[in-house]
Amino acid sequence: MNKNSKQSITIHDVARVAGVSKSTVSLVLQGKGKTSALAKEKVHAAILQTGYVYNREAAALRSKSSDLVAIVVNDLTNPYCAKLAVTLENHVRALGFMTTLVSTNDNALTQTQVIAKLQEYRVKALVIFPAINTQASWLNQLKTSYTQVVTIMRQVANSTVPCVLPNNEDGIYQATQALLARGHKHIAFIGGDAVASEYTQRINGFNNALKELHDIQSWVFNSSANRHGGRLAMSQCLAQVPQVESVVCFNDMVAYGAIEHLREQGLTPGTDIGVIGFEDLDDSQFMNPPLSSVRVDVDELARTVCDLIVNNTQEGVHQTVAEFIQRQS
Amino acid sequence: MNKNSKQSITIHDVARVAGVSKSTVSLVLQGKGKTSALAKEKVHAAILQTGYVYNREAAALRSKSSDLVAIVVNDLTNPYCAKLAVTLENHVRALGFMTTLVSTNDNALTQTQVIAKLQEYRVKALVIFPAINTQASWLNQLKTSYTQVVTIMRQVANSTVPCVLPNNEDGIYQATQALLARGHKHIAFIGGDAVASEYTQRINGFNNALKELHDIQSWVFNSSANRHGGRLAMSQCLAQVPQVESVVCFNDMVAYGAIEHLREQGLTPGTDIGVIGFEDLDDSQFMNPPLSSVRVDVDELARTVCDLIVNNTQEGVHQTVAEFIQRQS
DNA sequence: CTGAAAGCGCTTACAG
DNA sequence: CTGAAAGCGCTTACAG
Repeated sequence: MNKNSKQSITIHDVARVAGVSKSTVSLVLQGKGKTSALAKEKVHAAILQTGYVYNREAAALRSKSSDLVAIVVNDLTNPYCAKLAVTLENHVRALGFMTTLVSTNDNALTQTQVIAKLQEYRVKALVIFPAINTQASWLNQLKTSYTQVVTIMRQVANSTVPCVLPNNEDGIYQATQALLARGHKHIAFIGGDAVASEYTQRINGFNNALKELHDIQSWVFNSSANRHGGRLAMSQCLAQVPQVESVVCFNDMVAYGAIEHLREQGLTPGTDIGVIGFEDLDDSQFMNPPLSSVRVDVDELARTVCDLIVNNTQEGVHQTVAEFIQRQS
Repeated sequence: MNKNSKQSITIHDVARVAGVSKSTVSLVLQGKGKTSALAKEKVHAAILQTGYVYNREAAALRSKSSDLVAIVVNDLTNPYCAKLAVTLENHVRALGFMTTLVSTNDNALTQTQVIAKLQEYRVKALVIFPAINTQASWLNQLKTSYTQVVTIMRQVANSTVPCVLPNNEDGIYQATQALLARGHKHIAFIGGDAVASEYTQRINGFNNALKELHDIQSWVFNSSANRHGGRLAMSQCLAQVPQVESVVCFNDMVAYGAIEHLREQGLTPGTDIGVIGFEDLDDSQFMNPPLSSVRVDVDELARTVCDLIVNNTQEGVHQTVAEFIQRQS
């Protein structure tokens, strides 16, 4: 009954049953070389008959190549990050690679440990949503061990590793302009951690839009980038800036929290106070009022990452489109 | 510059630099056998000097053992599922195993494909949150290929694979009783997909509590188990059962949607209509009013799974505690 | 297209 | 504690 007691079935067994050579079995399995249709058929029949399972460990060891792509992500607990991770997984899998997903809880130390471990498994490529405080020197040196390293969503300053991220600045710029077009003069940017590169980019977009007019007053309230943070930041904002007309939120989760707080205060989002999110989560269109947000297409992001992997691109910042979606908030 | 052009560094090189035998290096690396303190020191120094990286492929191939545990999850997009996956990852990693996380989009076919692929990587154990419509025969046969298979959260009928899940029935039973204690006579259960085993268990808990009294009227409104579903189910419920006094929700996301809908209708959750969730997500305590929910401890779940792996337990349904948390909703 | 042979980087007895 | 040897299951030229 114990599977460990039985000999494992190898290509040698398959070859014997199929009546061909080990080499032929190997070639058929890899779809390489010239093998006759008859040989292929016999091999496949023998595989079925014997219950043979390909051993990638052995194959990888011998050929010194691996088809494992690791997706290392900072916070699977964030819905956008989870969606991105799943989408990346599907795209990379469609490319014919095997994926392994690992989360680091946005902790640079965990990230270092996990990736050191991954190295022992001879991972081919590494797709990283870097944890806060990731060091460029550490990141750059990864290129020595992996044939391909790509960072996503967050830029690590001074890193030479290719990076794929949405045009944060332009997205928030569009969003802020839409608020200005409503005639708002008192606008706040709420939520998010100022240490993250995506924060800097978004706040830059915010400020750039404001600069184009002269009679605008603006405020910034930081908080953690989740719903609870949004709630806190919105409440601080209302307390300190009662005249605020609209808020640009760091992301949709922050916007959800902000909206909850507004509703609890008897205010109607979109009517009393404008609210704009970032990410355009699936839920956002179903909010009441439907949440205006900056759409970041995870499929486009995933496709761009796949292109880098396929083309073995070793550098560059690759921005994807961020599109403002005007809804009723 | 190309790392493929350089010879890889093996234990042979380490042995040479350290001035010991290959065997000794191997034993030191595994922390096995008796090696002198001096030998250990020399080996570690040599590893640092050479930049040696352990090759687990080769080790696993030779020793016919693997330390890879795959966590296969149906929907990473669900916050509770994501939290559970991350927690499991951390616990299993703490046990000294390497983890790989894979999501199946709740699709039984994807699940089958992914797990077949995993087999080629000689995964040691499989922790599965089964997709809807997972076949018991398929699941049972996995025991042949993996030393350990555990299902979590969802039971597959007629499966002999060990299963870890919260006491859904008891949790909802407690929640429903709390509503009855408020004197409510018109209660609905909203949200969730009736095909899932956890749905059946929760609705059973609901009905069991109601059965104990004679003057209660109840309704059930199904929907997808997310926020949008909660919104829809709540709106249907209000339309068809205006006299409803409280709702038991399939999970917290459904409760969030329900609460949003209530607020939009000018109703106050907890005051006008009671709302109870399930899962007790981190956000729930920060809602306004704080959401009453059934707490399911992901750490306990993860610990139970780890126990099964460590003890190589091959059967049984292992229930973890579900505790009703009374808050203001 | 086949078969024999070498070798990927390890582990594991075993004799010293 | 060491060293030589065999072998895990594959891939990869190479001669036929």
